[in-house]
Amino acid sequence: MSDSRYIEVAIHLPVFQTYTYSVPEPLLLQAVCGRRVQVPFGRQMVAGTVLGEATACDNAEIKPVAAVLDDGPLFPATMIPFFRWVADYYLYPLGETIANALPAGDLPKKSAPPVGKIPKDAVGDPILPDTPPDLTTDQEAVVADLVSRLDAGFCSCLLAGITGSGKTEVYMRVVAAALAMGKTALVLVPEIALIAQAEHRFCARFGHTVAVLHSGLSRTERWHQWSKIARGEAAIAIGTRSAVFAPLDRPGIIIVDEEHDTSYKQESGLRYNACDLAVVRAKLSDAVVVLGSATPSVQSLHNATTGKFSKTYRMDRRINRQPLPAITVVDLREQQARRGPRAYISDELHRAMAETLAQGNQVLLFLNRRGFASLPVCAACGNTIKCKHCDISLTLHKGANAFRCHFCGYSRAAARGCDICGSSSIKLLGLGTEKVEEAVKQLFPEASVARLDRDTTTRKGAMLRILKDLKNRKIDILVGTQMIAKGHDFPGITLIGVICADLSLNFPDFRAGERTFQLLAQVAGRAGRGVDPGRVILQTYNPDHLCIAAATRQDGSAFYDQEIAFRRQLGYPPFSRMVHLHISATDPAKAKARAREAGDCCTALKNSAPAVFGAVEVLGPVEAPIHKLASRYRWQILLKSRSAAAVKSFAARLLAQDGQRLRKGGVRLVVDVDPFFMM
DNA sequence: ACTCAACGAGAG
DNA sequence: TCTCGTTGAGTA
Repeated sequence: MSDSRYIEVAIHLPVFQTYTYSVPEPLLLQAVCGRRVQVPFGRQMVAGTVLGEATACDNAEIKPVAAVLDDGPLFPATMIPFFRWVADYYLYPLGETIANALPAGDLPKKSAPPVGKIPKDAVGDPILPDTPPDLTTDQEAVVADLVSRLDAGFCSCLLAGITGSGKTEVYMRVVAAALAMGKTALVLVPEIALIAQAEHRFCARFGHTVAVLHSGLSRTERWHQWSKIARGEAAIAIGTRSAVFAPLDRPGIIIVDEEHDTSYKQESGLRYNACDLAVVRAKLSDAVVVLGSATPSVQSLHNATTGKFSKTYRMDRRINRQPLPAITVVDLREQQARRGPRAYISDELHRAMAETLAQGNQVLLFLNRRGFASLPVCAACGNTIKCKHCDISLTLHKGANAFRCHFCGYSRAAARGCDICGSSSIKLLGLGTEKVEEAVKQLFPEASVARLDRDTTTRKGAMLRILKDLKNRKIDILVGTQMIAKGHDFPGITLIGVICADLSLNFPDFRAGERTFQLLAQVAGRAGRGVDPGRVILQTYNPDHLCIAAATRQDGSAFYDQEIAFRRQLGYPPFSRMVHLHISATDPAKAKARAREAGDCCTALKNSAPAVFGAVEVLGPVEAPIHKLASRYRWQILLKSRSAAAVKSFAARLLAQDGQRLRKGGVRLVVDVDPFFMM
């Protein structure tokens, strides 16, 4: 049995088939499931992953495996059905799916990972063991119920717990119970910044059985963490979305923290949603999956009400019994006559900041846009300073003294001035965190002001440094983007100012309202985590907008009720499934023509089998909202249907029949199953 | 991704 | 008629 002659290999190239290879005698023991092999493919040698044994096929000449690349399996055989599911669902080649999941590059041969050292955090401070706190009655009830489900097969649960209700402690107790049963645990966190916190707490509780996986690790470190899990030396994997592929053997519990967060959606290459995949992986592993959030996604709430989830837990009280902060709305339309900093720091906010600082407390100002000015306009000729490669205005970054494109990354010196007339007199319209920081420094010269956004946190450990300074009261006022909205616990903060609540409202997709509500509710939750109660001042141009009004009242169920009615009426998810097709080319005419062609293919396919595909709506082709991005002209087609199976097979058929033809001549066709951002 | 065969426009 | 560059199909 063990001396099988043939194996199935997924080639790490964009090919949809798998291939059969023979295994020469000396490699029989090594060429096994989960290891990578080098195989002849056409005239060249390529890498592939062994999926398992195969029977000889007689319609092709079978070549032998050339070499086995790994000393041990990179993932357990139990993950192969999961990889197959992912490849099939996202219409992505299996070999590339696996290659995407694995750490990049090759496993470094030398230098074993350090063992037994005192665990350190990202700025080098030691992590000390913790003592588990007593649970609240809310927490106790949830933990008891979840633990009772651990050995009872697949189970999906929603944990809707308000900010500060102690969800992380619940996770840790359930993980401890799973470990005690000999199972492993997977914990997903939306972004790297939150890993530091989660890692800290899990390491303090569980020590060296914790492994972390995220893109901030060096290639070597990533491989170390990966193989620590693959070898069974770590039973807990904590990570960002790609960690949903962590090579854990028997996950008993899978946790998705802040499950509503859009960063679980991968927006390039294999466009998966780690939250959805966590549920799939749990199902294929007979595990319990917990989706936790203070502001659950509309999709999850819908799943909870329709019984698609096994159980919903609510934790409506904060651990410290503090009430949620009171929210005051300021109508920015009434501020429009004002000039300078006071145009976006209203009297109410200014006064509240002064009071808070006088009390010795801290202030958080939230604006979901980085840079100084997002709309630089030439004062001489009226030209908007735009990106060379995109149809988007550049953002002035004063710190870097450069204009930058937030979409393609293009950057040019600000000193060069207008690119049409050369004038150096540029009007700096549009607001960003840098401008707010500058204004606040002017208005409160005595206060210590810091900024937390992607620009101030690029260096390793910079983020944690700022957060620690905040905790140690070295910062009085912190200005930040959505980075500050997520998960952090700042006991000294009693005032939150939302500079402009409307920025995420105008995105061209149906989830804009949902994201705005969640962001505002999350930001508001940062206040009053300590002894003193908190308050929030929310500035907006749309005080009457339903989702802003609901966020103001902190009324999640009102938001959900109106949003779900809106989605039902318009047939949006969760009442339909969508597949988004992107067509792009560097030549605008070519992009347009090919988009037309793709649209015709869709219509033809629909008409070819009206019984099956009649229920699939084909919307478009239309120009993408950002028509030019990174020098490519973009078009899109949206496939939509109440039947998930219908859209899915429609897209699969379209790709099989017309994919190659539509992709020729430098035209890109990208398929996004369950799209999030349709820009 | 790479490679080979097929096809089509320009030089002899 | 020959050659170079581009395009499309196939890789076990």
